[in-house]
Amino acid sequence: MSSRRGSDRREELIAVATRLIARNGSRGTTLADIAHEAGVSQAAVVYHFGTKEGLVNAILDARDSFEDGLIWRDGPDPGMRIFGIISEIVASWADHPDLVGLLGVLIAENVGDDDALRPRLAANYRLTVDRLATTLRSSQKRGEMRGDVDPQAKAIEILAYLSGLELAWLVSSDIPAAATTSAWAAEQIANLGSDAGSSGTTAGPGNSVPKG
Amino acid sequence: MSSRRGSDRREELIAVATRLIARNGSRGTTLADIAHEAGVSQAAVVYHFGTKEGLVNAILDARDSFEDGLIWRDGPDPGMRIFGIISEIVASWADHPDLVGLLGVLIAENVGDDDALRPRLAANYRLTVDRLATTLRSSQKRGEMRGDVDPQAKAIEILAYLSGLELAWLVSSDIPAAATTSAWAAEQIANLGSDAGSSGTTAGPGNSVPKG
DNA sequence: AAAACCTGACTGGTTAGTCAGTTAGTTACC
DNA sequence: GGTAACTAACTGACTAACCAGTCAGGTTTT
Repeated sequence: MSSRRGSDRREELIAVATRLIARNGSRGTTLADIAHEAGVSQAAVVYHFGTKEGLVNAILDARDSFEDGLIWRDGPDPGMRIFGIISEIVASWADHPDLVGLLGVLIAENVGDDDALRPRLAANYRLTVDRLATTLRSSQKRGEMRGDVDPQAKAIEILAYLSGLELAWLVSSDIPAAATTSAWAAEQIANLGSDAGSSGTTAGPGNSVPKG
Repeated sequence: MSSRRGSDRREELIAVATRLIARNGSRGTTLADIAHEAGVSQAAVVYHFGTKEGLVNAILDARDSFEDGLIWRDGPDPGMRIFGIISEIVASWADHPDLVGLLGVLIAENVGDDDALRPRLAANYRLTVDRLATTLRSSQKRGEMRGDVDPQAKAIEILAYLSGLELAWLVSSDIPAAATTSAWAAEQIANLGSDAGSSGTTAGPGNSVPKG
């Protein structure tokens, strides 16, 4: 069993650890750092998560559900609106700049074959690509999107752009991420729209992109 | 002074360290790992590079000149051919899969404010964005590329795609990186070419019209 | 012989995880 | 409504392992 106080503390530790690890990486963040920032002893961190790896997994659990709630908030098949959603997500980075790049940092740190986190991160990546490809395929079937585009390749491209932008945000968070992404999204919609290529795109009622 | 034997050893150490660090990160790779792989003592590594940071800087020096030779091999202003060049670079990843992602890994590991490598990595990123933006701007002036595209935003987008694809390669190197990139490049050329349909949906109000 | 190259042994600092014991809160029972 | 038994939460002190860098001396190259 866990008390109210216990689960509160747990959540706080996850929040603190997420922030620190997103900045300094898992290897660059010590349990003592996290404990100090949260105002508890280092042993308390171990008490709650067993091992450091347990803590990282808890962080990933929290992030997975959070990010899922953002990108798939309109259900598993937003169609072409996915570009608008992505655009809004990037625009919201400014609200929690410390958390941006967490996944990229963890991936970069855990690519070694022997690393315990690798399978989880790889599965997570594949799942997101599959979901993206699926909604793109549906868009094609509904006639919203051109049929001569490979959905899987496009899904890989979208995810590459997003994670690459996170990396860029890490090196210099003053880049115009929101504006760049809003232009990118508009361009994608214009080019992928089923009537694109001829005389321009008549944007449907869901194709609008928020301005960065 | 340095002898033939000395500089050979130095180069070998850089090669070994590059491979190991691209996989396991700087913090995840010990001097002993590198020394063992190269068949020397750990103290020999310190002898050649002074400190671990010195070694990482030597690695970055080597990578900088190597990558520069690839992407800017046709001079500083390849124009729209930049997309073909990038496509070829990604296709060549299969030849040296262990080295892909080195820069991304180092960036992800060194985002902390206190980190000594951060300024160098940030400067490197900015330089590449500037170079890309410059050649895109030149393309616009020459009339090869549409005038209603922000060169800097496009440069950021291109670099984000590339580094994001490297990250994806890290988690699963069996993704169709080359095919995805060649499709991406073709799409970019088709959409950015000055004769591409420029009416319809684009970001921002008031599309500027290219001269001539 | 001088200089460059390299080693084995060592050191000081760091860090994840252990452990014995303390405190706070909750339930059970009279 | 008081207290005894129990459990979750937490601490301070410790340890074993690890790792970058030092050093005194040996070997190879020029």
